Amino acid sequence: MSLNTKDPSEEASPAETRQVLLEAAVAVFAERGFRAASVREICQRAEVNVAAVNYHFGDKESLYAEALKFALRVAHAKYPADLGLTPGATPAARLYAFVHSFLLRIFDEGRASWHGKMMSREMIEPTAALDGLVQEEIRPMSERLSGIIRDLLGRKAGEEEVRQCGMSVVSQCLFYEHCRPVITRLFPDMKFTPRGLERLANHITRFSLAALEQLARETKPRSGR
Amino acid sequence: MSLNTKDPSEEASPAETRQVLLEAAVAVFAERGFRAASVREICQRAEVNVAAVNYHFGDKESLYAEALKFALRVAHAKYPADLGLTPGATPAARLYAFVHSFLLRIFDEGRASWHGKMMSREMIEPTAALDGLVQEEIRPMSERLSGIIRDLLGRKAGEEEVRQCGMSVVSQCLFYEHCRPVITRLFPDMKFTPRGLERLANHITRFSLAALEQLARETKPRSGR
DNA sequence: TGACAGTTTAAACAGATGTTTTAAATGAGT
DNA sequence: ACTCATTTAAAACATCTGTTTAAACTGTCA
Repeated sequence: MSLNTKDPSEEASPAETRQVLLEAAVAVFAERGFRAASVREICQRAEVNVAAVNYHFGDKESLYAEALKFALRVAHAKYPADLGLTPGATPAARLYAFVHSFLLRIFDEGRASWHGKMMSREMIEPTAALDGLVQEEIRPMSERLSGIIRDLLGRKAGEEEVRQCGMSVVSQCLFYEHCRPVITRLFPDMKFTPRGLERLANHITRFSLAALEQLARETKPRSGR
Repeated sequence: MSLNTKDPSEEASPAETRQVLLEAAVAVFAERGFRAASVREICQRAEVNVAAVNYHFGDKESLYAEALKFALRVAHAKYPADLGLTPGATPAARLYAFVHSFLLRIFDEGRASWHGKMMSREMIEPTAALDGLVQEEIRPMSERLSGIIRDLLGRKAGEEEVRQCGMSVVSQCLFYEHCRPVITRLFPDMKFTPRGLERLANHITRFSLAALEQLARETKPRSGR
């Protein structure tokens, strides 16, 4: 017989141990950060032996690197970059989609928010995995955003201005990730329901569009200084 | 004789041990974070015995709380809130001062940047000290910013809109603190010299003013949807 | 000089950490 | 039934953590 001697739901098949470990690792790393997360807690949550991490991944840092990639796949599977966009969408619509999907990812209550949490910890305490992430994930996202902003500012917009405006946009999204502990203490009545996130995405888009339109008006004609 | 038996510059007077320890603690906490900072490293840098922390402060967490307060005093001493503002300054000038002092504090290369670093870690891994800081530091700063924004949006502006716009402004400043590891990798040619910081403060202020003026125009008359 | 409170010191404590070791179990191929 | 590589398991490893202990030292006052 090729069946396990025990209940199959209790004892994972050999190839699955790695995957169970990976899922547990993402959860614990997102919750506690690389350093504070202990190999023992990860293994306990995955219901495997402590030595499993070193056997399957080599060491804690390699597990972390794989967990980061896995979390990225999960998040992008649920909230793809072109979240409900028709091919010929206006720049304004594309900006809204960018902001909204960003917020949805941050405030997702399941596995999709893990990647954002890991990334924000990566900012504070960068590991060796960050360089790869910048090239494979952040730079493409930056390029896409720059494209949207160039369309909104007009062809005359300088390289530096596009870049700075891009950072002004993402910063408004990331703020709610990075400063949540302060926000909840400062404005306890703020609720991040799907409706609330739409209002938030609306504000950020409106604020940014207003700025970009005004800036486009300022730079094209040489009227106001 | 009331002189020390050794070189006075080598052996600190009793009351100074506490202060030396505090300075070393701020530096190490800012560099490594509360958890990763070890009592032993702090004491080593302060050139005092390991037990000094527990003797003078009780435990590591109390030392951290005092270090946070000390770092705040240092930062505000160098970059006060009303950084070079004349009493009758326009709202736009006050906004620029707010943004500029924020950036100067973040990118200070000495002790003044310690507080910002500690705060950004506090966001990711809040300690018991955060509640006090929100009440004594962040809420007043939020109120001041809200005042500026109310002046710019006009009296008709709603509570929520003022609050959201405030967050849009601070987020742009904090971004350069929180995401520095990514920024330096993404745009290696970006320099944060005093001149560069002025350009940055200029952009953030211009971007925000443009948005706020447009929003004030939108909400007052019931013309555009 | 002697007593005393304040402070510093070296050593040890108990606990948690990532990793390694060594042995046992497992399952497929012959 | 035996072999063999793969995988799991419990225990031990060395190191680091914050904290405590008990003795030594300090300068001051009597």
